[in-house]
Amino acid sequence: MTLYIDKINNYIKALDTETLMALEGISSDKKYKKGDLLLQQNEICGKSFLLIDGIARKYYLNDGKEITTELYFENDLAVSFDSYTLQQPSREFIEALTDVSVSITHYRAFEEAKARFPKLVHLDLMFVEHYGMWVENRLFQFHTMTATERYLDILKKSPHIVQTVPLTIIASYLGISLETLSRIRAKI
Amino acid sequence: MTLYIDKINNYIKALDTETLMALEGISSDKKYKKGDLLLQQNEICGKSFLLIDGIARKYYLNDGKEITTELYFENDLAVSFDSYTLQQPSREFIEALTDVSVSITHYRAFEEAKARFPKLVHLDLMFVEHYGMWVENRLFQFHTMTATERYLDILKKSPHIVQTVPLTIIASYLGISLETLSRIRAKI
DNA sequence: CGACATATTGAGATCCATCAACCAATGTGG
DNA sequence: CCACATTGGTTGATGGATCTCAATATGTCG
Repeated sequence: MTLYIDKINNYIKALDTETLMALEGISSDKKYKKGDLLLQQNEICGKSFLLIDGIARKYYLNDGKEITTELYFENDLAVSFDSYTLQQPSREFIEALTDVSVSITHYRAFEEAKARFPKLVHLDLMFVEHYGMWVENRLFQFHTMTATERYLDILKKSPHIVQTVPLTIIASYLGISLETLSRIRAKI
Repeated sequence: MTLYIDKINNYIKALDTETLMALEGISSDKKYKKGDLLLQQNEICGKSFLLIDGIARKYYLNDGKEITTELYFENDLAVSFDSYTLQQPSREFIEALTDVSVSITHYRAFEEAKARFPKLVHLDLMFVEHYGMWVENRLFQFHTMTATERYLDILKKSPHIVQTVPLTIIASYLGISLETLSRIRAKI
């Protein structure tokens, strides 16, 4: 999976100058403070956010509780996938967990660029394929692993999460209560 | 979500004749008997299967148990997503639950067609977007709903599943034991 | 320091898995 | 056409995993 990220990066590097220029031309940098919302619920996700620095998360409300669906670090691409794809109101929020700086690309601008530079369609495809495999893997974990196994998996593959993100958020990301996560940690 | 299927179908219908011919030229029909495997574990998923008729499923083995990950009906596209995308050995099997007839497209042929007809890249993107949203929604269900709620959701949105697929398979698709599913059904 | 967010711990309830016994429908070889 | 195996489903008893509610730390920041 990490390999696929490399493949995407290599693809970008190998783009012709014109296409690269087009990409750069439609991106702009912006900074957010800790706690800021990059995307509100019910807002249409009309931008993608490439994290340059900081930590962010995506979450939604279920029975008044925040359920974290994704955590973003440096070089991750933050969007509400279905809202972005269908250009429909988002169920999800995107929130800065620390001060963050991002590179923003507008949906419209990217669509127009894709129409003019076909290689960007292929790039888009690669992004979506990568996300699809990531979600599939996460579903796999919920389908077959216990809470403890899921936590250990994070500890092993993404220790930076445990070091930087509050347990309350990690618990909701794992689909368990804060108390259960606390007990899992006490036991290992 | 059903709307997106319509959008994809409309996109296909609106393709120019040349592109459409190319698509047809790389597809061929085939029939399988109930119980046949369309894809074996460890095999590289080098084909996509468009179900014309019958029922199939995708599953993998976990601790010797079969975990069903997707059910396919008429007009569904069956592939092991990560195996197809990365052209790596598949964890999953694809099995015919009834006699099925499918339209097969080879990965290589589709890649070559995409290179010659850019509109097919966009079509591929739409397929993957659709699958991504489908998986995201399924993950959402595992993340927040109880077994009973997940079953009721299937009953409501996909009653044909309950009418045609053995409970053993539905249970593994829901991520619960056959006994629990049986009890859920007895209670409602 | 005081206040608010974050984390731990305990007790009881609930959901779900497992193991085991049983039942019904279907199909197959003799 | 019968006897028996196989597949698919139900039901009961028990235990483990996890939730919820509540009380109690432990920060951390103005």
